[in-house]
Amino acid sequence: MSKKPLLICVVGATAIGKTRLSIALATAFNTEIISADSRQFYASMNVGTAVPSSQELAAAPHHFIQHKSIFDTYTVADFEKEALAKLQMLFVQKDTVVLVGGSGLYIDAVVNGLDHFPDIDKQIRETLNTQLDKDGLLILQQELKKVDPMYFKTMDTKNPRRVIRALEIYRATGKPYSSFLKAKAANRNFETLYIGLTAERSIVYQRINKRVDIMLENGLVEEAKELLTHSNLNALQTVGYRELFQYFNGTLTLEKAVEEIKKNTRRFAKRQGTWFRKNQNIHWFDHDCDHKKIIEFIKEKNAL
RNA sequence: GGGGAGAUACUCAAGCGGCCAACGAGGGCAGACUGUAAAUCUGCUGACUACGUCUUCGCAGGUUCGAAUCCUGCUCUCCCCA
Repeated sequence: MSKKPLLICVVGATAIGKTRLSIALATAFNTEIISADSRQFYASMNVGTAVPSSQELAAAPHHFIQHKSIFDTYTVADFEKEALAKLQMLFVQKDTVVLVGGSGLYIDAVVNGLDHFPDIDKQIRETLNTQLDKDGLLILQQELKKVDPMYFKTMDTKNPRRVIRALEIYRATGKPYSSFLKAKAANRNFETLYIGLTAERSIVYQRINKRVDIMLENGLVEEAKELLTHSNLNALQTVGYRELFQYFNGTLTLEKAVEEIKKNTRRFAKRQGTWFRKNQNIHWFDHDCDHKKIIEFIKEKNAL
């Protein structure tokens, strides 16, 4: 019998200590790390995304860290494909790989897979966005209701992003969005073990506040200033940058912008919590629990 | 000392006799989310033995069938003149 290789997924809210744990795990299992962080993909966003430091990067091989430019369009599907390919390569040599990240959807994509959708001409989405601005959501909802009543019934019809996505699929293919939904998990040739890090809310918030202060000391304001001309790019729709852009535009004082960063990071952490909480497979550990304990746990689990 | 304005739920802020447990915003909390996901969206937010009951709109009285809304006094805050 040939045992399937193991993918250890380290998840949890922002600033909880995932990076540190993932390095400890990579070291213990003599392996490499795949990052599933939707903002650490982008180069030139260094301090605001809390990418691993050069020492941390040196401590274990990392993948998908700053491998894209902020000008690139990089979707979950792209990531799924690339991460899977990378995993296959790594699993030739390694029987274990670590996947870390706070972007729940991206982790799900690697572990369970996304349904396949055709590529859509960007123009279609732009048209839809213009229509949304001009005519309002209702018109789009009505169109979707007509062309894809099935999806319309179950989806969040008040969320313009979802409505537009479904419509762009329909307009591009002539087939309803729901017809692409297979709703079954992909078959992967590896086992998955989820390790989650948690802490009391107040501790998470403390860590967030402290991290933001450190980012400021490390030059977040300067970094954001350099990116100001690109503030409309998707990559820059990111906590820590958006608020500072408002400061540069004069809508916020620096002090207020910093408060906003902290607040929005807290909210982000909350959303991460909601996302991961519904995953019953996660084994939760306290954020300051001894890494050795987690390593032991994984070894035991994997031996079964 | 004289004149004026105001005190509303965690905060700001509407309401100015019944449709008010009280618009709205912020904040907080909870949730959704298959190619924008650190994005986007939704719900709740006086208390409870909850499709009903109870206690709220500075404090104490009063008018009224009925008050956050009117009257009186008190306390506090702000502004102007001295």
